[in-house]
Amino acid sequence: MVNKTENTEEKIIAAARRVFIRKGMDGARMQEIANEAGINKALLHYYFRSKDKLFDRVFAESFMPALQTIKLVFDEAKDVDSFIEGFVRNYIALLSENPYIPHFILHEINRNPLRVVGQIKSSHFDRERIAKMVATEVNGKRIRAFDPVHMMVNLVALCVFPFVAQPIIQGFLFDGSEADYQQFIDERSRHIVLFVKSAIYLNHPQ
Amino acid sequence: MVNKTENTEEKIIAAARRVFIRKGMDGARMQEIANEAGINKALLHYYFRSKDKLFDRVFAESFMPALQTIKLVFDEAKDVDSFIEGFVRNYIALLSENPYIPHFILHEINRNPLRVVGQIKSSHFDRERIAKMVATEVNGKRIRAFDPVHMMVNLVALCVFPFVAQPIIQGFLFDGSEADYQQFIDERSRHIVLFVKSAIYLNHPQ
DNA sequence: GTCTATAACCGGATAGAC
DNA sequence: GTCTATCCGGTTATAGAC
Repeated sequence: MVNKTENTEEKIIAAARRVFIRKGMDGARMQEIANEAGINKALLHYYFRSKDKLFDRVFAESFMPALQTIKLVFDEAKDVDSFIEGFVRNYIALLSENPYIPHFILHEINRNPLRVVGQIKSSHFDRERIAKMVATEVNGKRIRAFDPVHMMVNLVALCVFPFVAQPIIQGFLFDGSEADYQQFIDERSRHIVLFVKSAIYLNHPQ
Repeated sequence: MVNKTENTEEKIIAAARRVFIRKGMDGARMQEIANEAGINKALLHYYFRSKDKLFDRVFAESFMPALQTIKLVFDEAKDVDSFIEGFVRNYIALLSENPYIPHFILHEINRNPLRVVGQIKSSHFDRERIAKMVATEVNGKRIRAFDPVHMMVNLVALCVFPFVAQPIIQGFLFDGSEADYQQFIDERSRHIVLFVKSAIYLNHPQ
């Protein structure tokens, strides 16, 4: 029964995804994944020969969509202004729906840098387009003369960090209040856009 | 021989620190720590009954100094300007010397949030002082009306992210060049200070 | 305090019935 | 495809000699 297969496979992936994200590759247990999927260990190995292969599959399925979302913004931005706005809004929206992905990916980046960098490279980001857009507007005296690499890192940092540091922000800055943290996240993309634009635009309104 | 004891204990902690930082709690092996310390496994257990206890000790000794460095800036800042400058310069300097600490701590924060939040709380940061400083300067129309929580998160994000994302920044943005990455880090604190000040100060020079 | 040897356990992987 | 039972390697932890 093909249908049954797909259901089980999807159930496994979904369970594995939750467990790997919670515990990381090393901390995750096949038994825990099996329990969470409502099946037994042997079946995991029937579908995905080994823990490594299962992890690879889960990682790719978590990472690729995130990469594609960002790539779209890179490819479609027309000027610095729309790039910042598009990048921040799309990225924060993506992370709000998958709040644990950033830590999962960052952890894997440090565990296995080459694989992750390879996957990024193979998706052919056009960094030059952004750099040229920035250069044009710097020449036109519309924005300060910032290094585009620093700007990219700033943008990603401002978006990603609130999610990887969620336990501290909620636990310490908001004394454990989930509602306060949620409101903070809801304000976040508006805040970042304003913050970054204020930083780079000469003669920024307000 | 008390002296010998201290030496061995320190050798173990130093070795454990390196291994735990490289591999994380789950990925680390007592054998690897023993090898790196130049002793055998049994001695690890003689000094620190279990892997868990050894990890706790290593974590505390990595985390506390970082926390204290930051606390000093909080306690001594006189105005927003000196706070930003002090925070960024001290934090980046600290991280440059311990580039793997951020990922180590972030991972532990997600693995065991309560413990880490507890340690932060017990070090009695005076968040209110900073919030008041900001409020004063907002009222005096010197800076934009930003939420101090967002500003704090921004500062930490801009400082920490370049270190946790080192493999991507170096591997992708700098095509693997260690020298380029190092130069990027060297520019970083100057860049952040300028970036943040440009964002918040009304009538910022340059 | 430090070692070697080994116990005790755990977890990934496989065999084989259904 | 799915299950139960089991194997086997690796890892933490301990026993006991020196």
